[in-house]
Amino acid sequence: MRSQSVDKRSRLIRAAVELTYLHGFAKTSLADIAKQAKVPLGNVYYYFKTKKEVGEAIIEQRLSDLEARSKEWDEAGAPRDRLRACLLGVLENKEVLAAHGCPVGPFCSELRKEGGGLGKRAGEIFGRHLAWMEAQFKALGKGNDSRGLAVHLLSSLEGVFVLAHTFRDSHLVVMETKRLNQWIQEL
Amino acid sequence: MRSQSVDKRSRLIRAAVELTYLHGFAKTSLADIAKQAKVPLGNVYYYFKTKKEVGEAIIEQRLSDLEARSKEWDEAGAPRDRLRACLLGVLENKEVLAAHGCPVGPFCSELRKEGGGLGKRAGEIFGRHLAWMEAQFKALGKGNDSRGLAVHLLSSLEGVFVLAHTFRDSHLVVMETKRLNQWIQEL
DNA sequence: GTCTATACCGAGATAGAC
DNA sequence: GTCTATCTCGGTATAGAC
Repeated sequence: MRSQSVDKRSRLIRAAVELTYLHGFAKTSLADIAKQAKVPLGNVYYYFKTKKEVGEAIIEQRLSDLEARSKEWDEAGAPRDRLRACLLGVLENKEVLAAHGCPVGPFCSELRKEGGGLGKRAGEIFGRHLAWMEAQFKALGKGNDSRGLAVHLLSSLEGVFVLAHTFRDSHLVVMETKRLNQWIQEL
Repeated sequence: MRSQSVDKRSRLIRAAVELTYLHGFAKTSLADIAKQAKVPLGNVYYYFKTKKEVGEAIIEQRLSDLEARSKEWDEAGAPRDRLRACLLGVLENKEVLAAHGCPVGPFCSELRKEGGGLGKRAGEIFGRHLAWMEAQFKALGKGNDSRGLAVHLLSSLEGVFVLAHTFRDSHLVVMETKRLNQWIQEL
């Protein structure tokens, strides 16, 4: 049945997204993913020809997640409120972020070092996020500098995720988002 | 002879630092390191009982590198000039940073996810860097907020390294360091 | 479409001659 | 101290029965 297949495939993707977030892409074996998804190892290869294809599926998943969230942020109203909604989302995830880091940053770093083209595709996730932020700054009348402002905002967030994860300290996320909120307010 | 041993050991560490920076710790095999250092694989285990010990040696190397550089920055004069010296160092490395990312951030992320205690030790590198920055902000009379300022500065840098690496775009490093320089000036 | 068994390879680590 | 040969395990991927 098709419904069965779709179900297994989505279970595999779900497991892959979770496990690679927790342990990294290289350290997550297809056997681990299969086990978590309750699919026999050999069957994985019916849905994904190679591990690289699993990686692509993870990226697609992250992209559609981001799209969904950015639509939610858009509903917050004015550009400043949208950006604040984004920061609020970060704050709500502070504990997970401190425990395991950003799901995107280390994933991109790892894939870039691996070579093989997956890294470039993964970068699309940041590309979209950056584009969304830039649009908000443009709407705030910061057309000249909108790119730089977006880079600064996303950099600050990605960086504090690295530090919070390194020290397992969610308070760093609180500190930095407060500062960024203030900064947005004063722009 | 001891001199031979020391020489081989340092060659191995040098190779380990380089290769793990380029390809990540997990993806760098002891065979790769041995080959680059021109030491037979079996002999590696005379100097390091396990790969984990190689990881520790890499961390020690990074720590002493940072110590050396922070002493150079200290010679720039007043606190603001010291911070600018640090940023200037970043700028001088922009091409390498865009090509391969930060040597510390992804390394810490990877080791944290691996578990096993190496990650915590690696975090010491950021700990020292943060402490140095904090000292500069204190000296600028920002005692209240010195921790938050240091976190913001290091986060911004680490984050832009992730973005610059992802997009292989050294210009992002230029943009962000300019902004941070300005920010320091206005504090 | 599904699953078991297995081929194959590269990794960390060890044995033991020199 | 040094180096070759090898063990062992875990990973990706495939073969082929059902």
